[in-house]
Amino acid sequence: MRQVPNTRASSDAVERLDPFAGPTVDVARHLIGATLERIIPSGEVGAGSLVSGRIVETEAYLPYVDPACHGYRGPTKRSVTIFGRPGDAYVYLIYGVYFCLNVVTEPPGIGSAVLIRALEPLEGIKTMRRRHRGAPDSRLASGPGNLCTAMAIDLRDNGVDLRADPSLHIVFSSAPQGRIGITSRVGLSSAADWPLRFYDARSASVSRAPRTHNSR
DNA sequence: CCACCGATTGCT
DNA sequence: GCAATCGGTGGT
Repeated sequence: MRQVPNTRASSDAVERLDPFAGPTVDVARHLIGATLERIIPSGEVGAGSLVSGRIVETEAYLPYVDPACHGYRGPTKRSVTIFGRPGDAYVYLIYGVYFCLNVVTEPPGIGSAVLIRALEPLEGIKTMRRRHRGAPDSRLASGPGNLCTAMAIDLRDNGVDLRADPSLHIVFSSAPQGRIGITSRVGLSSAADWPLRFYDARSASVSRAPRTHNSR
């Protein structure tokens, strides 16, 4: 766990007006405790059902300086949406098997985001169980791939406006949060020791981090 | 064109 | 510990 470059570009005042517009690290921290709400699309198991969860784990992927961020090398066919407006969804396919949901941060054209890594299920738990056969409730939406499976999030959601989309959106919490833990990010080979993973220290739904991470 | 690899997960 | 499975990336 080492120093992280300061990439702060916007003021606290702006952030208060628009929680998606703050510096990426602040958005990652403030997303802990927010609610992700989803209406399962037609054609999917549980179509039409409302599912929601409390966000309990996030990771920041910084502008300009972060080689692990998909925006680092400029826009590609996969990563164009990370250069969109703050609050847009950036969804990509990982390992050819799972999807990851990110929230775009910073002004348009910058290319940074926050990865949503885990939810504590709130509404639609039965639907999530159906979509996620055999998993214990604490693991239904634990891990970035798992939560996308539970909520039927895929490439069709890439670029949607998470502030306002009726089918997939985020509601920030005004309630005070409990203790927020900070560790290095999971699964990276570059910038592996930057302390950019945030999690609700009291939640049982936080993903199990690999042995190699720098907790404590 | 080809080889390699990844912000993961679940099964052996 | 490792396979699954796809597309981005960089080299031939």
